[in-house]
Amino acid sequence: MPELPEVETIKNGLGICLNATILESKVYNFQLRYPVPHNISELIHNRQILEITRRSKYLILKLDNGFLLFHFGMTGRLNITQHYRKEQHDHLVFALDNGLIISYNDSRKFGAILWIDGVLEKHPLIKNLGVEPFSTAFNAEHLYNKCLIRKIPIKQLFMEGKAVVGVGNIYSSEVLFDARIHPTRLANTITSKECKQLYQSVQAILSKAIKAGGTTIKDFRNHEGNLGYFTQQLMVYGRDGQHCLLCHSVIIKITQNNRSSYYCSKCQV
DNA sequence: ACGCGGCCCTGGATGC
DNA sequence: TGCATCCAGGGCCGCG
Repeated sequence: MPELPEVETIKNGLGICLNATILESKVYNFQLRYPVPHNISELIHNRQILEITRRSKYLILKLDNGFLLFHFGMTGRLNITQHYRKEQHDHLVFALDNGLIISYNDSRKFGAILWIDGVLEKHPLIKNLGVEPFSTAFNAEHLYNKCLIRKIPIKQLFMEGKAVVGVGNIYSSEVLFDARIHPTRLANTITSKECKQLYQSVQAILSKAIKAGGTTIKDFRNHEGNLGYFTQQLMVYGRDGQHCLLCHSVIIKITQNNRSSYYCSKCQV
């Protein structure tokens, strides 16, 4: 499910839990992408949530003794309720001293629950991530320098998350349409002018998607179980065979690295 | 370096 | 109705 805008949406929804203290918790299933730490319940017990942040597609709860991280894979969700009833695929549930109950649910189990004490940025899963799309480190020059040295399709450069993080399969297609660049264009053929446009498109598409509360294709729900409304603004993703909303040409679907890409046969070169 | 495929896992849609 | 097949917002690993 979640690319950056969806994780950001979940993060925003969790804001009401800032400064709350975690009471009891229960793990129903330890077998996710990585094993859930066996002592996670003891680690988070009676700990206060000091900050709620995001790095790439990781949601991070800073507690007073370490960091509790969630990754949502394809189908992960975080639900907040006042009256908890266990649902299928709930893997971790914890109660807060503000009366709210948070549950992590992931049917495909591609997500992860991690515990990090020490320096967050030194963790193996964090330290090699690309720059954040809304940080000053991400700009046209940065993107151009990353593109110059890579002879891979530009779509894959985004998917790698090494040049910039957070742009997954849906938003790669949307960003490339916005920038009028064909998904199979090799990164090292993208001009510096095009990189400036690409950089602007990344920020524009992601911020619109955050404003709309993310995109729901099948599974994504926010913390209240609501849909993401950026779906209605998708220009190419999932629209193969339909007409381009700008030029009326047909939208094409291709496969790159076993993932679907969508583009306008006329607008994008 | 790069392209490719497989794998983790569940469930919904589609087709025969 | 039932069964088989394909597909899905991610990401890691290994092969050639």
